[in-house]
Amino acid sequence: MRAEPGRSVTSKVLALLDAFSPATPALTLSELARRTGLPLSTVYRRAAELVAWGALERGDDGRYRIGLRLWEVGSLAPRGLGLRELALPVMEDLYEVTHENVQLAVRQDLELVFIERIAGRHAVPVLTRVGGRFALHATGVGLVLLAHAPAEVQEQVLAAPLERYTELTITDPGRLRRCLAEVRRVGYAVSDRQVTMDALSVAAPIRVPEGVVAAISLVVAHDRADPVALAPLVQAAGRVVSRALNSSHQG
Amino acid sequence: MRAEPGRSVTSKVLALLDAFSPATPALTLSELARRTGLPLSTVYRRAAELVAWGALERGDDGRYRIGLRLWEVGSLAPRGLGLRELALPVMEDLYEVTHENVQLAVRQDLELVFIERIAGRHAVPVLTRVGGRFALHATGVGLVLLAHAPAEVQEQVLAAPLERYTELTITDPGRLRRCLAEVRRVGYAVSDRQVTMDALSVAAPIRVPEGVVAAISLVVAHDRADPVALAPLVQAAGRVVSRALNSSHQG
DNA sequence: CTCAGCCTTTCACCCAGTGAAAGCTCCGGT
DNA sequence: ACCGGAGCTTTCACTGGGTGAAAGGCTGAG
Repeated sequence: MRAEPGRSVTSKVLALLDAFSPATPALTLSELARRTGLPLSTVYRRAAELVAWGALERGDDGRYRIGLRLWEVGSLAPRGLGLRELALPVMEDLYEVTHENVQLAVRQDLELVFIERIAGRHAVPVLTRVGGRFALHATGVGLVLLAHAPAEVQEQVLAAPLERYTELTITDPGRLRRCLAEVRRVGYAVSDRQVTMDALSVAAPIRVPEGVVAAISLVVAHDRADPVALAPLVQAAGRVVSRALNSSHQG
Repeated sequence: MRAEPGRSVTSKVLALLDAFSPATPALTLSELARRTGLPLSTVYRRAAELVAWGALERGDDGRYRIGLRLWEVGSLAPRGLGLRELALPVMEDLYEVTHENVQLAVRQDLELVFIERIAGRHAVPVLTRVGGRFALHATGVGLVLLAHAPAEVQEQVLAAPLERYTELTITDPGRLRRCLAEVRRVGYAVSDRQVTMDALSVAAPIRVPEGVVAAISLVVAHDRADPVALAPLVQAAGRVVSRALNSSHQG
């Protein structure tokens, strides 16, 4: 048969990678075809090439999974492992002082991506996953990243419906706008039970000369927390990472 | 001009990703073209598509870098972050007991890839990088992974020249073969100054029913070390991770 | 000013990629 | 054993997405 007016080959390859998610890390050939909307034979050939390179791996069960080679390449992302390497020692210090959850995130488009997490054994359990995404308007890190994002990004987030996670989540654009102004003024953000009813987070920005590139936060049980006491700790950690970032950039 | 008999589009896309390495995490368009051997215009178009998707990012300096989107997808690799999530708590325990470097690695073809590392502040500095590769015949984790690799893999490694890192590196195939047998017999590996003259590592396997999928190790200063005393600790950690792996597989 | 280096766009050509369909393999049911 | 179904692999004639040389921009150095 003749080739229908189609998408570019590259977009098909990337669509295959897109099909994988934390909820579905292993897919059969037919599932891949269904998710991408591509013919089975096309998926078969593209997937075979990706397996040969190592971007995908094929298990004994015949399912495709993301391959280690892709993890290797992905680990070269400056905002991924690069940032993590600099921030991890600081995060460990923060953990030793508080024994609470410590998180590191960056903004990607209109969401945030968690880069690293130290999960305190005896701290409140967090549902986030390293490599996972989340909305910007609820978490502490999200509020910090949004407050220092370009005006255009802020407007886009404020224009869209703000998902409600708990009864305390800010869903009113006007209130969110005032909250962001306050975050910029005081230099840190507090998200009190705005994601789950048992947790509170305090977040501070990580800066380079061009602006805020990441945020670091403590997530604690809401009834055990004194945000005002924690804020200086988190801010100090943010400043230490900022300094490390700037010197690594220049040097 | 007419299209020359060329490589597949997918292979060109993957060649672009291959061009990036820890030593060269940021490349200009011309550098990419030089490294891949592809014409400038081809690289330009493929790179533009990758940027649009987020696999690459383009800095203010015009250079291309690995994008956060690729890091996100890569983080779904079961042998990458998946393994890491299970092993990290155990690695932290091992660190708390010893305050030495703790490493986690898997085998990829004829090399090993470091999945995670806890770098002890006051421990001997290690030169490895998370996401980095290394030969199988020198490090503790490498010896464990090689000792339990398929016979075919072992033969390929033994057939190739064994690179020498220090005067104690095993470069004789016969000696390496006997060393691997010993590793299998005792259930752990010791690499004494076989990578650098100041460090010694003790490594133990992480098993699933199908075989050994990863290795965990302690790296300590060689003059402060008692391998025989450390081995049970590392082996115990390996067993704990093995158990976690197996239960997560089934459940 | 010119030159050199690098990035971007154009354009006519054509081969890598396409997708329906046939073939294959492995199950589980009868 | 036989059949039917589900999923994977391969074939084949056709074609549009990809190609790369070359021209056009854009900087910054000399």
